[in-house]
Amino acid sequence: MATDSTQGTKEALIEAASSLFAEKGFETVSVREVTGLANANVASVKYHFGSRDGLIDAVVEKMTTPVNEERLRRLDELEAEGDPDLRALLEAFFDPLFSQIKSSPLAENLFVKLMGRMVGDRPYQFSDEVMSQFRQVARRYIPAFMKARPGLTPAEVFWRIHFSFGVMSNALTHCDLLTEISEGMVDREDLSATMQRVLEFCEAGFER
Amino acid sequence: MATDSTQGTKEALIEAASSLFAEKGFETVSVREVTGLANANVASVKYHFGSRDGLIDAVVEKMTTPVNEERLRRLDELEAEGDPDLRALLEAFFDPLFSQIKSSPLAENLFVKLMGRMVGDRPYQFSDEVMSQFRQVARRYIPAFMKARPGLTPAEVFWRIHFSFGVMSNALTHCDLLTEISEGMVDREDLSATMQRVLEFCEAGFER
DNA sequence: GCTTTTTTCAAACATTTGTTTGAAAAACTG
DNA sequence: CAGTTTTTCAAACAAATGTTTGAAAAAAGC
Repeated sequence: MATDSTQGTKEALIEAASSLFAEKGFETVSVREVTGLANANVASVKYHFGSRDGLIDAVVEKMTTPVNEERLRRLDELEAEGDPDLRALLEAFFDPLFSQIKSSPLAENLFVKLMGRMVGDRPYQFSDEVMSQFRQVARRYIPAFMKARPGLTPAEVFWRIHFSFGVMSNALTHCDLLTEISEGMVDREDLSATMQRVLEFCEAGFER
Repeated sequence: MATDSTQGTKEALIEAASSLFAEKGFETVSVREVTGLANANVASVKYHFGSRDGLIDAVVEKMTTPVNEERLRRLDELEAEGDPDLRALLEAFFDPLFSQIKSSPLAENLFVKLMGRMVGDRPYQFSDEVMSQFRQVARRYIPAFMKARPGLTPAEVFWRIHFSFGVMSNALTHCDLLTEISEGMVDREDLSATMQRVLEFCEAGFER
């Protein structure tokens, strides 16, 4: 399916790249695959993004920026009403992934995989811009988590958020592997049902 | 550091490949990098493993086989003494990763990353042999977990093991990212301490 | 010893990779 | 409209990729 050309080439490249990265990971997709799917010229990547790595950064930032912004916004709302509890914090932190997934033009299962890859795929390194976003989110959320779970040190909170990222990443990216190993006992389910499972598991992990 | 040549070429290739895969992921490492580090000829990969993918499979199997065997052995031991509880099951399932890490000639931090990559990296697909190992382990562990947590359905057990894999993978592979985002508040710690954290988090997640 | 099998090796193969070029086309500006 | 900038494009570039070749070297068998 070639991408529609009513949008500009730049956007078409990002969209094509997103779906290819989701399917095959950041390292395996060639510039020519992307431009082919986007009906664009090979040189357009250099023109619009400077390089292949620039394209990757653009895709990732387009994804993470609104997610991290919504995280901060939702934490603001929560704290305006007093000290949020653990579950509310976890939802404020992870739901934005869900909203972003639903607002994408990409097929849901593709977007879900892309999201998981951004957490798990290496050796891709986040750009300075994205790293700074994450640090900013951490600086706001860590104290909030500490208030909700007074026994925990900052390091312990970091570890548990890190663990929760792993849960989320694995849940989103490798659902098919689970189906295969369980020999059909677990099949793909509603995305919000999966998120529900993830949140419950992580909440319990935070409860100590 | 070129690999010692007292061992055979085949083993040298596996060892070199292991450390390179650990550092850079399965997709990014070229055959020439591997043979270069192993002081072997480019063609040796085709000769010993048939192809580059064959080498990947060999590395992965060399890692997963003893782990999955130890998983089954430890479950046997546990069940010989009655119905194991949740914590014992989790340890029987995850400790083998730890023993394998410690028995490797590779530097510990490299091996840890390789282990994490095997869980998280895509588009690498496990070989039939390895998939069958995992299915076998699942067939033994799922009922055991269900006995330890009588309220859970098989699907729920699968999901939580899947989540626990995510925790483990993220904990092992992306420790440096955590350090960076926490701005130094979390630094690399003893491996067994990390495993302890992981187990506690997952145990809580299973407790509902 | 000689023969056979296994293993290594330098060299080359055909593709594919990201990037670059320079001119043509399109869009915008006044 | 002419002049300028922005964007596209086919073609080519150099470098790197996995794989293959066929002969030399090493090891094993007898």
